[in-house]
Amino acid sequence: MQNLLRTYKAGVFQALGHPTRIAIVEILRGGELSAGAIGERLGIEQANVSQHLAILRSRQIVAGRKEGNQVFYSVSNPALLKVLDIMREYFQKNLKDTVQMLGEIKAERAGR
Amino acid sequence: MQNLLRTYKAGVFQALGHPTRIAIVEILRGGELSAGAIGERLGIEQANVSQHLAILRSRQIVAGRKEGNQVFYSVSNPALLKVLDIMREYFQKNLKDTVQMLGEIKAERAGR
DNA sequence: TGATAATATTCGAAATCTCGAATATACTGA
DNA sequence: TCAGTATATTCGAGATTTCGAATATTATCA
Repeated sequence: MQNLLRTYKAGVFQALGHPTRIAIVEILRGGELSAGAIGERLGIEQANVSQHLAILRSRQIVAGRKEGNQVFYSVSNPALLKVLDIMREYFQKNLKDTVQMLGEIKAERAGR
Repeated sequence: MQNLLRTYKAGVFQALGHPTRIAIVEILRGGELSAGAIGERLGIEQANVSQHLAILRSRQIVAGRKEGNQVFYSVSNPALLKVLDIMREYFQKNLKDTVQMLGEIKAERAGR
């Protein structure tokens, strides 16, 4: 079914559709890191890191290698890093609009 | 802020994180289409198409060109199509797991 | 075995997303 | 101007996501 495949694709994008998970993938570009180290770098709750890692794992975006007490995570498919690179181009091309949008987001938040 | 930029990036991915919106972008690869034509091809409600288009527009994934009565949409940044191409590689590489996951999704849905 | 450390899972409340129905807006042509 | 068509927006209910707190699991080491 065309639809199921799209659901799968959407699932991958959706998994990347959270700032913390973007941060995790970006951090892992530099090489594998333990779950604890990831949480430490991002300054978020242990449980929360685990939850986000679970989502990335379930979409096979990230893989965990158990070593003794801890689990080391890495990006499981290099193609994804290529995607992020191209996205960088994309973001730069849209930079003007981006800055404007960031301003709007900030204003919107301030107004709450 | 690193964080705001990531929020922006995540927003783009999140916008792509829905099967209908993936479908819209894929359909638009073939060239611009009116909102009505998109809805017709996908077989979804008019209001719903408009809502999804609004989301894609707000993330600048898609742009609308008004012509008389109707609005013609197209993918606004070619880099995004490159991303989708690489994603295709990605999906093919993960095909085995993909098939399994599709099965799981199907089973999960059937069980509701 | 018991204590500690690292990670994962479960739970519940708040926030966000999604859909169709209803309504609004904008353009065209009689 | 009025009727009709195309698209957008608003609203509310139901589904999903997100977070921290609490708890569970697994491995290590004394």
